[in-house]
Amino acid sequence: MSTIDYDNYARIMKAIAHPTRLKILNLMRKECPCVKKMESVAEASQPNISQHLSLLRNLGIVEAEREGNLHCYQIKDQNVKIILDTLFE
Amino acid sequence: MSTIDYDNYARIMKAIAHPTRLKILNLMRKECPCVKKMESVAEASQPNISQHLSLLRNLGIVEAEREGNLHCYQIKDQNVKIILDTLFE
DNA sequence: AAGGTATATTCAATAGTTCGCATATGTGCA
DNA sequence: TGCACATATGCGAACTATTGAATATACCTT
Repeated sequence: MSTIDYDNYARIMKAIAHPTRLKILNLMRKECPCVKKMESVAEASQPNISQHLSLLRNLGIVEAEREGNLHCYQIKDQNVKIILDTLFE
Repeated sequence: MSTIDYDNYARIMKAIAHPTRLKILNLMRKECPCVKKMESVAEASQPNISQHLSLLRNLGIVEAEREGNLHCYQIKDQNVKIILDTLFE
């Protein structure tokens, strides 16, 4: 039926296709982590984590929710959630 | 249990994450196309298709089978097949 | 052997990604 | 207000990916 938007799929897949981003996304499957938490789990620097989050936010893959001084991140894109479940279940 | 090999997952996902490669991989889900066929479906040049196939072959994602003068490609990596099914079903 | 068809490889130019470092912004609390 | 903590942004250098053009290889047929 509908023609597939390969460019868009590729953009999403590319956003997922990075070890650090996979780590923090997998973490978001189980909880709603703040940036500090991701830093320690993914063993990357704060600016680096923030850069990856910025990329994911700009594509609408994740979204942040404030809890006081913390930014708690969660997966927003349901297709991404399904792909990650397939990958990590 | 097992620690997840994020680097390896990222490598696989990155290989998939390209519009032309997604197109030819989706084609391979349905048939066992030769390079000519991929050229016309993906609207890319022969060398370009071959380059993408080389990348996918080197990662063990696809494999070719000769049929006379043609190289018929199919998806070899079952995890990739599942991810593509999830993506395109 | 020669020519044709199918596919692969190499190289170089360009474009895009990643990351460290420095710095900026925003919020809560004394 | 001022400090501390949490997070974001900007920039540049190093690295990686993508592609076109040219060329190479391999098989089939005559």
